[in-house]
Amino acid sequence: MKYRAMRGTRDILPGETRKWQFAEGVFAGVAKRYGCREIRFPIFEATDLFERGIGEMTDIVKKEMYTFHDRKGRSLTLRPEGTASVVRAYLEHSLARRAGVVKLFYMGPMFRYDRPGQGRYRQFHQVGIEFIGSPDPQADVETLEILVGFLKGLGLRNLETRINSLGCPVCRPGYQQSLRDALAGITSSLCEDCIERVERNPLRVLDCKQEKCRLQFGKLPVMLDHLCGECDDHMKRVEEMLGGIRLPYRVDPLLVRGLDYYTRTTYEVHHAGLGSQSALGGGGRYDGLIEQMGGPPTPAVGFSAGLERALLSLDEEGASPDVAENPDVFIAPADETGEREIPGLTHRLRQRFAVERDYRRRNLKSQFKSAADHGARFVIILGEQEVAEGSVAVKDMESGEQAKVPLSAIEEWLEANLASL
RNA sequence: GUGGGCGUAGCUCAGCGGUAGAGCUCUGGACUGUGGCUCCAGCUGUCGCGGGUUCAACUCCCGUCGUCCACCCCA
Repeated sequence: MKYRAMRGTRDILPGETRKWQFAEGVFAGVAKRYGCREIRFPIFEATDLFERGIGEMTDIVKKEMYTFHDRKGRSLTLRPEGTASVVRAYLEHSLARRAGVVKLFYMGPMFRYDRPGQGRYRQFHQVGIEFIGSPDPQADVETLEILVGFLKGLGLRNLETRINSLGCPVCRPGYQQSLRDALAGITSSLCEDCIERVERNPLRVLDCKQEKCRLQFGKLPVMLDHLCGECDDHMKRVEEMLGGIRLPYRVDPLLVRGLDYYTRTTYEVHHAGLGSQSALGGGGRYDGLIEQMGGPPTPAVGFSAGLERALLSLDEEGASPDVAENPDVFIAPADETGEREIPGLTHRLRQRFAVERDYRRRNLKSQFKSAADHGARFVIILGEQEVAEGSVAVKDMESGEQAKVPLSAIEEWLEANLASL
């Protein structure tokens, strides 16, 4: 075989696409019940948009972007996430409403030049939500509700929600300094990556998964203890509301998300069945981003979730929905006379039913086998005898019973018998 | 990006210096107008790709690509 799908990309084959349609349908359904409207934006944007929007020192921008030059020499990048593009579109088309929030959802492929592994692809698919324009903690909670509602709607059970607060420009600098001070004392016992992080972005040290680093974290100051009055109040209200809607969660002071633009509330939802790639989705508040991207100061909150991992988790739990797409009827000619009637009858029945047939003029036995493989509910047998008396024989593949039905009444017969399921 | 495992039929895999195999699937038949069970017969391969060692390589060596696992990071 000469051609193969590129590393980190894959085909979603017909046997799988129904699951994807199901997942996207569940997401769109939940999002719409929360008043979100769909937005679709380009697959590629100016490289600069992502560099500014995501953050120069994030891993995504530093080493994971699919960047290329077009014929005019412009630097373009395949979108590695959705938020930057949504904000760009929001500003470009002045979507802001005088009062209230703009609530958007999106779904589609994203691209990151990562090393592929289970649940991680270079072209992967995300669904996401952005609430733009509200500083209210209720917005934070509603987005999290959508995320959890989506995953539960898929049928997932072993979910764990973690939340944290990253503070704001008022309280974070002070905390970062005290964190840096505390880290200075233990630098020698940290991993190489963390030593570098101490200077650049001390918060990210907390995100380290190395055992030797994690052991030290108990003694470090946490953001939650250094929140300013407003941030502290914000966090408390988020927790109150989560309690009010009985959404179980765990406060994780070490939860620091990878993107630079987050402020205050941050959250992730994990699945117990997945190994190292257990994060199904995550998000949080990004009150500074829109201003940073050239817009007016505008609070916002949102999340994104990975479809590959959600579907992987479903398989893990054995909870994948039954999404068979079986034909209602299989039409089998018994002889040459029947063969001649096939095009007309299938065309007629296909105006109302899913009809399958064989294209190889095989014997009846083989056609029945084929009908069973397709999972057809009924088989219509048509031969010289039936044509002569203007009827067809219809066999119910489940009960094995067979009936003779007038050709003129076949639609009504099928309608009645399919409905009786 | 780092370390390790694995690439043999459509699928799951065995083989291991000397003529490429099994099960499932598929096709046909037993059952000449009726599926699922059973039995019989048959089809299918550049042994991932490229070099090297050898009289001889699916087998050993090197490289490469792909894939999986762990780490990094994330979705």
